[in-house]
Amino acid sequence: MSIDINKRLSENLSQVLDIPAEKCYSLIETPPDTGFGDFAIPCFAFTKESRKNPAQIASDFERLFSKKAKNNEVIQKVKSNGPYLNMFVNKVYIVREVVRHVFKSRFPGLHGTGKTVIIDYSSPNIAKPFGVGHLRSTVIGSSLYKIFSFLGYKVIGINHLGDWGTQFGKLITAYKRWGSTEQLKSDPVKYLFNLYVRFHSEAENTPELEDEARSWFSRLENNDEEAGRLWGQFRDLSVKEFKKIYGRLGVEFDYYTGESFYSSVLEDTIKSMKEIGITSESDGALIVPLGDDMQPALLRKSDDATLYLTRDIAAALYRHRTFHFDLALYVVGSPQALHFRQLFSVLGKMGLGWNENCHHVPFGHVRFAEGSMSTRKGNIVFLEEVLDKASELALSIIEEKNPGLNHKNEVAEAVGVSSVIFNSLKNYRIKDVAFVWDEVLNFNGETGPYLQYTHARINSLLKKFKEIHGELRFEEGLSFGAEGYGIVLLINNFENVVIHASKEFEPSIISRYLLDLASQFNSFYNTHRIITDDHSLSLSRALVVYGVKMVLKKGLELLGLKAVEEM
RNA sequence: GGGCAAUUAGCUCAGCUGGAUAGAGCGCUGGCCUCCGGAGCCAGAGGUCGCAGGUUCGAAUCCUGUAUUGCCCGCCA
Repeated sequence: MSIDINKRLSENLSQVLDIPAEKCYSLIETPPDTGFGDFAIPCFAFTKESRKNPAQIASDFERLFSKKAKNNEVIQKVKSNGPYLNMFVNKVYIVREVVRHVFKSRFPGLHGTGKTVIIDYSSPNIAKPFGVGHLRSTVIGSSLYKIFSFLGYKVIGINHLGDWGTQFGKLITAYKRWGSTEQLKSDPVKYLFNLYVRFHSEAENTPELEDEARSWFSRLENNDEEAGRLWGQFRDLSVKEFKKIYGRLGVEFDYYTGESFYSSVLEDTIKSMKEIGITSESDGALIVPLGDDMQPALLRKSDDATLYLTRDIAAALYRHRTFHFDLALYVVGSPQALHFRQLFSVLGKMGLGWNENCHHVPFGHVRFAEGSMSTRKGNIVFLEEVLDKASELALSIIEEKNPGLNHKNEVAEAVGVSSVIFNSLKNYRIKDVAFVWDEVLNFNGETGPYLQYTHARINSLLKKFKEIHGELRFEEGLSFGAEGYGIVLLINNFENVVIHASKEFEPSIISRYLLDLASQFNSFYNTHRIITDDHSLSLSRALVVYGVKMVLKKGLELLGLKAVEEM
């Protein structure tokens, strides 16, 4: 849905200056200051063949262009400035061409046609509350899901629940000792969480609890009836709670196949790895040695219990067999970087080849000013609480600024939740996030509500436009002006931005772009009237604004934010 | 001790993969609605891009070293 401006420029230049269009194309850049020009070509790259200094080349180009190219449709004039050849383009032409294109085309998204990508995200542990720490994996993964879908990929989202492992031995132990059915039913996740915390504090003085826990997990792995029943109960109650949160966040999954899903195939997986001959015994445990520069991968503990890694190997094999993916993304915190290097390395050692297509998508963890969060110590902020607070704050702001608004509660929820999501997607994902209430609940500046506000304002603006000037449509001969040029360049760049985000697995690239777009629009809006008595002028500006709205709406959607019509 | 990552304004961060005078937001100071939504806009103050070398026409960006911080380093996930 974009026009290739650089291509038009480079073809023009190549004809007039007799240089290869491809070379020109790759050199085109934007000057740091608009006073220099709209586009520029640094001439360093031409020094080798012409054996002249770049400033000389630039001024030769300028002279040649001025002599040969009269009345060029795109490039109005060129001017050399030291080693740079600066171009001044016909801005009205570009505004018109982009608007024409945006208005007539839809978002095609053919970039990833025929390719399948699976994304493993959110993946909370059962029986642990959904904290703000889980938010990042959830919203980053969900956004990547939407980004790849937009580009035409077939996407499969998997919630790899942490529903297996010795922690369930711990939970069963705690529940058997101190638990009650009534309390479990009333607030399952918080109750299980309290049991989990209590287990760890009591185990410090009573070490035999650990043995009891290991024994319960062993019974679970051996299909013990009681262990299985309790486990099933914990899992069902937790998943139900998680789905409530996912509903609020607008996050969905194709599969909830957690670690337990693979428990039945673990033996076969281990067996086939033994047959390939990459395993060995060490201190009673089964490992895969990975060379001198990496710790060996532990497949089975000395007590025969399997590990996280074992289950991830089984999961990877299953997923490739089932979905034949071209790309597999694991949206998991950066502390687990080694785990994934080991996983991919083991897959490589198995001779599978497709391990190259597996990527860990790491992100920084959430920290409080007081220190890092630990589930075991019970030091955690519940996501639900954060969403509630944000939603309440949004409602109070609506009461103050727009008390007549319809569906206040729904809008407040959309704005509050979006604010929290955006706060998590605004910056490069590898950065650690300091959790500061004032920042999460700030709706001014670089925030989700700012983007939503801009969208809502455009929406009402276009509504008003229709009342006065009728339906929006592209007409030849409209009086486009150069004032929309900056905005139009951004609009035209949207698809490239999304592609860039997909290559880097980085939603924040879109966040930054949208902030830039909204800011440019707001500035434009403050200096130019859109709706005037002049029909042609109004329509041409409204079409530019319409482009902003389309891109803003789609961009918000890709991040998982709701583009409300009014707020 | 080994490995991975980060380091840019008081705070939180961008900087288009090597280009011209390093940019935003928050906070602070001062302006802007007889006019399309002030959750907005404009302006000001605020910088030795952690430090030291190297690569070349040119480095916040690439390489090496170093400091600081965070995370990881077989029987948790």
